[in-house]
Amino acid sequence: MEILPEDDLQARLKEGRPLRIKAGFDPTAPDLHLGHTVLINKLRQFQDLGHEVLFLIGDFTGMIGDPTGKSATRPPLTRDEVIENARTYEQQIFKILDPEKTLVMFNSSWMSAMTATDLIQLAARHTVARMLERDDFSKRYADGRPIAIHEFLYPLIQGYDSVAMRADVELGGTDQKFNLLVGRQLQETYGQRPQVVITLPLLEGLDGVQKMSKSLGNYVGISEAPDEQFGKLMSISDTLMWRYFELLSFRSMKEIEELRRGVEEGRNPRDVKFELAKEIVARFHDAAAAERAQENFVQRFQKGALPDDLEEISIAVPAEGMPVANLLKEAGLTPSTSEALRMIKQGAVRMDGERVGSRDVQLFAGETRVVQVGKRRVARVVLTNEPG
RNA sequence: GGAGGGGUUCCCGAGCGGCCAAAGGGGGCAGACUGUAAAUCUGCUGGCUCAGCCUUCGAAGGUUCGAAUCCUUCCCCCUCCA
Repeated sequence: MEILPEDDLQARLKEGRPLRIKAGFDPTAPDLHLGHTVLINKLRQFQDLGHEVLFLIGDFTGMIGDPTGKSATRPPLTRDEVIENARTYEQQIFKILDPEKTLVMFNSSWMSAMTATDLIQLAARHTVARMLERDDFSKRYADGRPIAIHEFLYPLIQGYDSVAMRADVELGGTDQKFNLLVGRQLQETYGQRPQVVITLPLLEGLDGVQKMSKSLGNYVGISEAPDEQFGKLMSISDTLMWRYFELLSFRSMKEIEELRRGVEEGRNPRDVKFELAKEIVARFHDAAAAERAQENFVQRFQKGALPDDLEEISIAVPAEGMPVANLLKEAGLTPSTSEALRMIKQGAVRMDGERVGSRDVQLFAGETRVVQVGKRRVARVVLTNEPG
């Protein structure tokens, strides 16, 4: 964590008034994951000290769309979608934040009112050279990758948000540092006291390399089922586990240090990981759910038992039967029959515990089979007669 | 405005008339080993009614027995000059 400037934060905290703590969010991805919670937990700490959280949804930029790189085809969001997304946000953030001390704001409320003149005047307050200081821009520029003009406007708009919101403090990931600092500068030119900037480390995803994000699929969603969350957390590497402890656990540094020492002295890291997984599951569900998730995990992966709440899928099959590959696809266990055939060839498919060794297996209506693909995908498939 | 370079499968990147569903790497998935860890080894990695067929190499046309590869037009990106 980095605080700029640190003494100013101290000074403001001493003033004894509720500070206005800003944090901005993208209007598109309402599926919050553990990566977001690093920041949200910090916001919660401010609330606990009596401060006010200004939860900003960047709908203005979202409605313009972001025609950079691959997201070129992403269509701009409509008014209704933005409102819908905001609602989903609220459902999720209030698992952590105190609604009494949270103000949800939309930057369209002041940005839409801006005229072209206003915007150009805003743009006049910053220079290209300073824009290019941003790591992302300078790299892309050096590599000859495109940078659209409007991308320069995003930091300005984000900075202007701080002006409009009269933010005392703004929180963001380390990748946001540049934008947060632009906010300071703009506030100053608009005659405001520049906000204190706090950057928080980005949480690595389950792969341990790239940052946790929905699009990379390496995330643990805060609304996911207990077993899902538990399993995903157990799959992280031992090294990554400590990072998760530091950024996500509410345990004290001292406690974490003790756990670490325990492992060094020969305790199985897996058991420590259990503690982590339980803590997280309990936070978003409850302690009982966490216990159950651990039991299920042990049953399923250590003892090889099937989950007791096995998903049941019923598939209509024609009278002449259906080949396994098609069944796998129909049941959603593989994305395609080609993929299903590959899985069979690699020995990843089991029916009622028996490995399926050949693609030439036919299934008929009336059968019920427990079908597994790999270690994680399982379902009870009920075959029924095809209607008519 | 002028000159040049380029758009390839999830990503990077080879291919430059048939042997190309397209080298190699990354990522991912699966198998073995395990603690659903890491490391390692092996295999797979467009779709389908799967020894065959269908769709893919920026888009649309064209040449050819045959095109990712050649031609035309269009769209997009980059570099240098102005």
